[in-house]
Amino acid sequence: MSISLEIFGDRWSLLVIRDLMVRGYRTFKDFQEAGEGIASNVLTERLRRLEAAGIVTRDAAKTDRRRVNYRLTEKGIDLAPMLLELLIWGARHEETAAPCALISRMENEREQVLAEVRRRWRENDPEPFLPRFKGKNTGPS
Amino acid sequence: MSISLEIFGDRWSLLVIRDLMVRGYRTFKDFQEAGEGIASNVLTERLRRLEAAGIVTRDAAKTDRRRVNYRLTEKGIDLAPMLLELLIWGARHEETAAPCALISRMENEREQVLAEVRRRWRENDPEPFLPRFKGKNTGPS
DNA sequence: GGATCTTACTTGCATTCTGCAAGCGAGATT
DNA sequence: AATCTCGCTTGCAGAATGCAAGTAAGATCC
Repeated sequence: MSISLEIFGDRWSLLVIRDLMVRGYRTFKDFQEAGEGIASNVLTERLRRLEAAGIVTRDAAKTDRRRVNYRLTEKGIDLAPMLLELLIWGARHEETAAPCALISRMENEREQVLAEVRRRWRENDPEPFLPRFKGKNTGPS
Repeated sequence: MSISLEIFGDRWSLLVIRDLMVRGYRTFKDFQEAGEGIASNVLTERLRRLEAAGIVTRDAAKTDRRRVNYRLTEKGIDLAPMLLELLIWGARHEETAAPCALISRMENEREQVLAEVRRRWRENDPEPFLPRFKGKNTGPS
């Protein structure tokens, strides 16, 4: 566990992973504009670290070659159960902007939710799992 | 999720919570000697933060009043599923000292393991859930 | 095809956080 | 009474972070 925490035991890494997983974020700019305000140099460093740890991959987009697409590896998508539990915990114990219906679905249909997230990843489904909703800016999790 | 990460999104907090949960750690000294080497000032600050967030409580021991016993609140023990998933992930994707048998038990008997951890917490069972074993120093997670 | 815009970063710098060693006061032990 | 233990503080050097500005390569527009 301490090894894991050396990789993503900080304020930002898990947020980046979450955004890759359930929002449709792909590019540097997506993360930068995500609203929670990560500094660009820190974002660069985190993405490099996650890449070095084998959690994300980066490749240049075919259509626009200055654009870099980040994507979770299988090791990365395997963090889904953990993130789901973290989300459920946060929803139960802290104030969140997430709709209650969504939360209880997450709790009751844990396995289906995980299967769906994984399916979208596997099939490269570009549709974000989570819709944007209007709690301030950060979304549900 | 970003709220949660503000509380324990750092290198140490989750390790402290884990040690409270599955090793039998109670006191400042226990954590300090845990082998991963957290600095005492940082430990102080983390324990205060966790207390402020309602995840741990502190109370002076009756027998020795300079000793402070830290204990998880219900909010704290509710992190067990998340920590378990993190542990499973780490065991699957990183090198760990944890015995494979223990890991596969965690995966296959998820619910029982969680119930047992929670039972020990509720009944104040002092017996650590995890035995110490000899992989370097940090233990299984 | 040159000017302009976008994207993914770098760079510089001030502020904050962290790690380490030492110290300290209240309470326990001898 | 002297000493030891426990849970912290304190001081300080070095690392990490946040912020603003800059830059190079690639795309877009007229």
